[in-house]
Amino acid sequence: MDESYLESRRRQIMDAAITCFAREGFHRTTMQDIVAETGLSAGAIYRYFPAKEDIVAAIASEHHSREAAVLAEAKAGADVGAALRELVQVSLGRLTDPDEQRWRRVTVQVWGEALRNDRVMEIVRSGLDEPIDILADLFRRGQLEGIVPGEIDAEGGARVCAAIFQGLVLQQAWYPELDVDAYVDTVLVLVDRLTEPTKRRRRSPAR
Amino acid sequence: MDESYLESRRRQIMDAAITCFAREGFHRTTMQDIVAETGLSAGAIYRYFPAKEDIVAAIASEHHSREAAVLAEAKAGADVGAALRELVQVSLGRLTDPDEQRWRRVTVQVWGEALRNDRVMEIVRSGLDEPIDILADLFRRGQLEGIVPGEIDAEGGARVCAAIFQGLVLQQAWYPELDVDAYVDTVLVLVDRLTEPTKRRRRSPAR
Amino acid sequence: MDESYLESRRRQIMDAAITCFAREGFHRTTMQDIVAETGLSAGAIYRYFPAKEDIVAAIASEHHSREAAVLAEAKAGADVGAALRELVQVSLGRLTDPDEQRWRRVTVQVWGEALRNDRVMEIVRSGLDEPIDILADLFRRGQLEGIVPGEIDAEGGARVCAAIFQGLVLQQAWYPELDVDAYVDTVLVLVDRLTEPTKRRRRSPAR
Amino acid sequence: MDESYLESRRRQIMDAAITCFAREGFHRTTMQDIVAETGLSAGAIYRYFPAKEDIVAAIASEHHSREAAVLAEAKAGADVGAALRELVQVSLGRLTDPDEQRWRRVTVQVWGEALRNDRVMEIVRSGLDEPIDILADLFRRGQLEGIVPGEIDAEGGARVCAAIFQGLVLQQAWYPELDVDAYVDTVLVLVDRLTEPTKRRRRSPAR
DNA sequence: AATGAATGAGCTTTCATTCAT
DNA sequence: TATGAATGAAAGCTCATTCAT
Repeated sequence: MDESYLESRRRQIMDAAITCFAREGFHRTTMQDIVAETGLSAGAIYRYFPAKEDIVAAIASEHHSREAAVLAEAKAGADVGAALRELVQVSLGRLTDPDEQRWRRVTVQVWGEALRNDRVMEIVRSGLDEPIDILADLFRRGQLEGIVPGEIDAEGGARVCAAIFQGLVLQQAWYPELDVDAYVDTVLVLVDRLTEPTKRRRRSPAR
Repeated sequence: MDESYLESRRRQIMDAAITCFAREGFHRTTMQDIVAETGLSAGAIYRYFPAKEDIVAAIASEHHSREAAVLAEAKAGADVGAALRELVQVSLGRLTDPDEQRWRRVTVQVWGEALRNDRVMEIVRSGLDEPIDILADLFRRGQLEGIVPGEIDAEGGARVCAAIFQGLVLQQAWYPELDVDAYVDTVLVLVDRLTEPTKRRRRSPAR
Repeated sequence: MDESYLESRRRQIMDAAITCFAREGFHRTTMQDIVAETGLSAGAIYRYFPAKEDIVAAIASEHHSREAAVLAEAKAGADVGAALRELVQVSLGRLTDPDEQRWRRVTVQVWGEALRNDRVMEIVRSGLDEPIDILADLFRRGQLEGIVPGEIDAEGGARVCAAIFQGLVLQQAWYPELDVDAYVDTVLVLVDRLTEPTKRRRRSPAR
Repeated sequence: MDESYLESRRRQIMDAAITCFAREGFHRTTMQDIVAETGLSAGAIYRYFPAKEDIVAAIASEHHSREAAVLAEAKAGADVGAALRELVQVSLGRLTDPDEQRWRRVTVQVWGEALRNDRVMEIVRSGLDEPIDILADLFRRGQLEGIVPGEIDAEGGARVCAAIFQGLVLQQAWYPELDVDAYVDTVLVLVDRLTEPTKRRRRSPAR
């Protein structure tokens, strides 16, 4: 029973729970559902998670970590416009993966759950604060470089970017067959328009 | 007991339910909570709504109607750029009203509920389809007039607009003290950038 | 509002209740069902019957009265065999009437209800005691006249007769299409066999 | 937890339920009553029966099985008259047992419940059809052997026999102190009268 | 006298959690 | 350590009855 064994049990439970939550929602998923999905016993699950809510929190937290990782990658880009474009393509593009559908459904639930669950709220907030900071820095850098209009509030801009991501997650959860590419293309046009220098220029051949 | 009396009872119950749902979420709100909040009896509530879920659906539906009304107003604007700006100011600006906070919290819950409740899903979808159509038309009109870049997919653009609204609702639900004005200003800059004619722009003195 | 008016309201309510009880049973019939069936208001019904249980009791009592009336008619017959045969034909034959189906279904319910409701039990018992007494007298008379075997216990015989009636009501309630004539014919053969005098004789051309 | 353990829990619940149902009737018995009678918890009962109605159905079904078993034993008798007499003594004689009183009260309830509950109706019907078939066969055999009058409809006769049983159950439920022996003796006289050969009868020294 | 909206105790059922084995 | 039967508080909902109008 070394640590990796414990960890793999946690994984097993979390995976089963994600499947259940995506299928039925947090509140309609019973511990028995998770028990059935894992193939473990009720007692076993309580050995790894002290309460149902802890499974929710663990999943929310994991989602946050993954998002942060995606962001961190894009952060480094030297050119602000290029960095934004890469962010768009990586963050939004990931949503084209049909395997992520379960994830999207759970994410939307987490967003609602945050309003009633302080632990989840904290996770959701810190999962948003970090990207906002990164994006705001990017905007500020862009403004220093004269690429981004100075009249934009950096944090406001960052929040709009986050919204563009969040809204896509929502809409995709509701319409799994949504045309993500058309969405991404539009966002790229916006980025171009926003980051173009003083002179009129032709859109770069994005994507 | 005339009809307006019955209608006012429905209102009373829905208002109480909104308060409860905003406070505790759909699933953690018990019928007893709503009973206590209304001051009516359990039986009285069931005279107006056959089940708890019907209260949820009624509220979701009402939210949808309000949104649609806001959209319909802005729709008529002669100039595409002006229409978009008005839409932004009316739709987003409304969220500055602190009284709407309860509403925002419930909306986020409705979004999650849609994934598990077909009736709510239908309401949410039709509440999104209509704005998307209106916005896509606006984009198409803008493209004909040469104001909006032809390379944008009209529906994709519409969905980005919706996302900008949805994301703000989410973020405001999580951060009630969020600076909505900074957000709106950024969006207006985006609109300007997007809808400016071929010649060098001067930002309109909006807001 | 003279007495006949009050009486006709009671009738109306009882008829509606019988319809409901036959359809759904006592316990699954709500006062609202009866309200809907009568077309009266809830308050109006409570003006005529102080409680739901009183409607049940009134119906049970009425059934009892009708049975007693049937019995009383047959009672007078001069010849014991003829009297028994007439009883069989009148009591059982009545059950061929399809209009009585509602009645049969309610009767079976009353029988069960008696076990839990002292008032109904009293009604059921007195509704059985009277026929038993009449039949037992008939048997005793038959025994004195040498027509009925002396070895038969008069009350026991009376109870068997009652059972033959009760069983038919039950079976008809379960199988509305039951062949009552075949049943009645068999009972008539039994009566013949039981009441035939010392010498062997041919069955009378009954029915 | 082996199977016999689970089975004994089911028994325990059914026994408690029979006690409650005999005491208060199906509809007036609450799950809490059964909980109290078993000494188990509410949850435990729902592990063995998915709903209250399933307990009713299980009990009805068990009653049916017991009846069928009694019938099956008597079926084989070589001599038709003897078979009928044995049936009478076994089926009716069993009702002398005071321990069966609970059972009788529940049976009467099941009879009423059948009218409103399809599952129970099916159980009741199949519990009657089988005995009817067996008895009708017996009558037919008796007719071939010249012992039973040919003018009797076999199924009609069978139904009268069933009625004689059902009526006794009813009457005993209403009058626990009923003289069953007098009843049985009368039925035996009837059987004798019905099955006697062409020649003058002498009552057999039954019982 | 009649109405029907309101009452609220009480129903069946669920399910997160525990703990004897 | 693992099991899964048992727990029991609490949920959503019903319905006989009342009473202000």
